[in-house]
Amino acid sequence: MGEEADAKDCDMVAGDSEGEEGRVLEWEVGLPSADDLIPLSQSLISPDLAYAFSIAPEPAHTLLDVYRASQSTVSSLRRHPTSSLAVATVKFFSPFPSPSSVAADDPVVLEGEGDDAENGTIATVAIADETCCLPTENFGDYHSNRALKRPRLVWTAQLHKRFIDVVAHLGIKNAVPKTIMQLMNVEGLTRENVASHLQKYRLYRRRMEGIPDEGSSSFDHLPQEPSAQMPMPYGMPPPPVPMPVFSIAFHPGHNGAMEMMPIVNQHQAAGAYHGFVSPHPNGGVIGDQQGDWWSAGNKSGLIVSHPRAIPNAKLM
DNA sequence: CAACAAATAT
DNA sequence: CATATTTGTT
Repeated sequence: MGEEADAKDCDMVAGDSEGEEGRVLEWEVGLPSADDLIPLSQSLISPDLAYAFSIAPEPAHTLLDVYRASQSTVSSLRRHPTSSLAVATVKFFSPFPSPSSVAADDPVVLEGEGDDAENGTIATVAIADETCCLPTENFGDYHSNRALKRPRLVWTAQLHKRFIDVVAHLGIKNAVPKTIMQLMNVEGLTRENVASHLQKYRLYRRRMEGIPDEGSSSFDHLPQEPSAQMPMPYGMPPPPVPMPVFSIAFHPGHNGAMEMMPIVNQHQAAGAYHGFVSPHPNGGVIGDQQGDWWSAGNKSGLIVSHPRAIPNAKLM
């Protein structure tokens, strides 16, 4: 009921179009692909190591850092207009709204406005939807302060993997939102986020039950009981350090503003794992496209987690 | 209050 | 569509 009337307008992208997104492909030649880069937000040392040596949590590099980096790049480009191309491109890079607000570290991938996959583009990260620009303040204290609406959480393959792992290790019985959230130990992840995801996950599994489906050879059975013997997925004592998350890449927008998008791995996973696909609802052998859970994140063994086989599977 | 499931909203 | 939020129940 309340409803703020936040304008949803403020669209920076108005009729503009194509132009191949304004990317300067020449600049990308020889550079490692986004997939090969270590996300800015990812610490170079393992959480354990950091913990062991009492290394500061290190806020991690995120939007602000990227912003600064892009700023210096832009300025140096301005100084050395090596080519008209560069100059032309620089115009594209208009600094964005308010860097200061971007600061902070947002651990998870957030979604702003789906630019849509049509373009082959990925979900854009939102820094704030508010007036399409950055929120004027906040981002730093989501947790502590109330009433600020956080951007939508995007369940990336990694996040999902983590979710699955935790749920698997907890056992169906103990896999409740709160616990899962705690064990996942992802900064910014709320109980609601998990609850919502869990609900969907359960629905997904229900549909799946009874349909072993030949194709899926994988494991997707969860132990019924808390695996007491099983080691915890992410560090027995929950490491104080948040899990490595995604990085964000800037993308010259259509009209000058920068768009940001999560760097994803692999070609497939455009942004998130994309989900709970139902098995053939009835007899319709529709081209089983399972762009779901495991398929999206599994393949690209990105971060952590060893695909440990989960013994024992007893559906309810 | 927390968990759940189902509906509903964005 | 994927998530979030609401609602009613346990």
